[in-house]
Amino acid sequence: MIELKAEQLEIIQKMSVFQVRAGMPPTEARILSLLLVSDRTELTFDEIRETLNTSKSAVSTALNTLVLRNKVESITIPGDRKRYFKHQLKNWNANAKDGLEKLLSVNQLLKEILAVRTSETEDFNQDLKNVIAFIDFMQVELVQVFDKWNKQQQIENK
Amino acid sequence: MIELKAEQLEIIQKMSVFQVRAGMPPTEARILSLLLVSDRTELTFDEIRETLNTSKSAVSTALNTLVLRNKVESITIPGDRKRYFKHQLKNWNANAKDGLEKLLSVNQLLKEILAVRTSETEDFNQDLKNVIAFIDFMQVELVQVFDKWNKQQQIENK
DNA sequence: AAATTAGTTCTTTTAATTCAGAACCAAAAG
DNA sequence: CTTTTGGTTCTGAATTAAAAGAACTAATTT
Repeated sequence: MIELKAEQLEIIQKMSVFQVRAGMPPTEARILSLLLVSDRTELTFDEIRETLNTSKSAVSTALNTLVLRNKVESITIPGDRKRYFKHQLKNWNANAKDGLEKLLSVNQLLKEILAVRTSETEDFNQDLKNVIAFIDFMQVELVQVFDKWNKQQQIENK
Repeated sequence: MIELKAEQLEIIQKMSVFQVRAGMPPTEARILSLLLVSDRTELTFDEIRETLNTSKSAVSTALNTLVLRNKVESITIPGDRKRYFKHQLKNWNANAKDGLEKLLSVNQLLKEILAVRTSETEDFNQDLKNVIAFIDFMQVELVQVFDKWNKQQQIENK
């Protein structure tokens, strides 16, 4: 059982609310938040369960999907049967990119809609074309922004 | 009751699934999708209800939240008691910006976390600093991307 | 090999969303 | 002023999602 200061508990609370609003299931959100604030960065299954006061089954399924989604990594230490779980901060960047690309993929559907629309509604169709152009534009620009960041990082790490 | 071709129905279906996955309630998603594909772009409450074969209450609450969220606009024609509902394509851009900014606002919390973290975990803290720097970077870049788009639009519309 | 550990998987319970149906209300028409 | 139209609001009811609990499994100690 991990001892947490009031501050840390508060942040877990706020951070979880934020992530739940963004569509993440509560237990997953609380695990991720715990892994961000706890003094030890690698926690065992049982430490997580005890600290969050949650059932084994809930922790097990949440951890498994978090690992699957590359949000958490599971580490095994030789000679220690327990697995340790750690926040995959390093993947934040890539996860963000994936998330954004999923959002932008709506453009495929919008293009289908445009193809099917009556030509009678000129103004509306023009607005739709604009949205499509905007999303296409964002797609290109975002790739560039990510590239720029990666290059900048390579230089700094030299 | 709006007549829809098989194609249109199919797209409503696909588009709704997409939006529901992104967290939108089914009725809202189907209304938005209908307003995107239907030949007439301004539909009455009852046309929507009949076409989607849904209850008045569901349509009423869904439309009201869609209007509140600036996804749909409600138009009144003088001498006609009905309200007409239209997809707010024009706001797509602004809604996207708001959505992204909300996502990036997680950085506030990450900074709080960094402030509270033990200094023992150097590597982890460095990774966290990196994420924060990345989000700060994205914030600046995205503003520029939006500006670039807006300028480009102004030029085209001259 | 018995018992414990570290978790998984299946079933049930609980809680939250979503929708429908009916009652209701305000504006307009007859 | 009564009726109709165009919705809204207020219960439930049904569905869905999340969590708990218990039974299970595969290693590991003892």
